[in-house]
Amino acid sequence: MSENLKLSNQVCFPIYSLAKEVVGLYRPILQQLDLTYPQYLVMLILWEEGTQNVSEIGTKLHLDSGTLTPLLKRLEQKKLIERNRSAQDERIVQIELTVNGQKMKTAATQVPEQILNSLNVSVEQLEALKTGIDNILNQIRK
Amino acid sequence: MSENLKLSNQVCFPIYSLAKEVVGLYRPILQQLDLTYPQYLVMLILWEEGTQNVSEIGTKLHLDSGTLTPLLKRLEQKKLIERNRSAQDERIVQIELTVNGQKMKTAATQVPEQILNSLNVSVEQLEALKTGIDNILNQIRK
DNA sequence: TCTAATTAAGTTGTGTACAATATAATTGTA
DNA sequence: TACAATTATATTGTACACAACTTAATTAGA
Repeated sequence: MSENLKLSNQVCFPIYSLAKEVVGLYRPILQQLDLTYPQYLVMLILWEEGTQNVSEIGTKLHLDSGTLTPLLKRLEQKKLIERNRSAQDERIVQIELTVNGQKMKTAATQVPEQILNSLNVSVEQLEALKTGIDNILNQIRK
Repeated sequence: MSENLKLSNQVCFPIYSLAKEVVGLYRPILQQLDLTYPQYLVMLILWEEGTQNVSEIGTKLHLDSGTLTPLLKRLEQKKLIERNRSAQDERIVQIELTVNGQKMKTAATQVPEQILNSLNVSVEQLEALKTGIDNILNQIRK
């Protein structure tokens, strides 16, 4: 096999591995908030942008209802969000933070700091990585 | 929140997203071999390095027995591998390719090419990304 | 306006991931 | 040599992730 062809394995496996490592870095930190990483991503959106449809969250996180519906039900069970059918359009479920969910935002401000510490990489390196990843994501999604 | 702190979210989410996209690129290609991406990774190891313990595969892929045992049972059901307890040490399960599993190697040589095409990125960009990811992986795992 | 197409969310089934624990075999040591 | 620690794999339980399908509501077109 040519070196170029081997390259896809040599890039894709590290991508797959890195994602697992990164989620693993979040795990002990988010455990203090009783959140998983995907749950944290949903909370981030709600903290920053307020009430959202299920499909709006899905578009932003690239997750479908098969993943989101049970995840959102778990957040609801934890009393962090409420799920309400829209009165105008009964198909739509609005996801809204509870007071509890709002309060968690304060505690969660420490998360990025802790992640940045455990990543243990220079800001320059992170910036470069972000640029490289965004480029490829744009190519793939184009 | 300072720009530096936001950065961890702005890097970690793309890492998580890219991994899902990449696995998604493999999906239709590997579907022709009736393999998932993690199953393909196991087969790659067996094709390149021959018979392995479960724990050797686990070390190389960073997967534990909770993930590997059911995955390997599925490969066994597909008649691609055999799982045999070692005679010397009954704790150890040796994973060996069947003739069928060996044969699949030929068909699988096309996979990297197809992935490289669908990634649609220059080899230089891929090399750069690989370097960046490997650096961070080394930092995290150090 | 009636109905076909579309849309939003939910459900079902399969397959990772991983923590926590269990089981059985082997090793080390008093 | 007993027997406590260690090791290798398996099991159980929880939580994504996504394909395929279902259900119910809305919209669009004849």
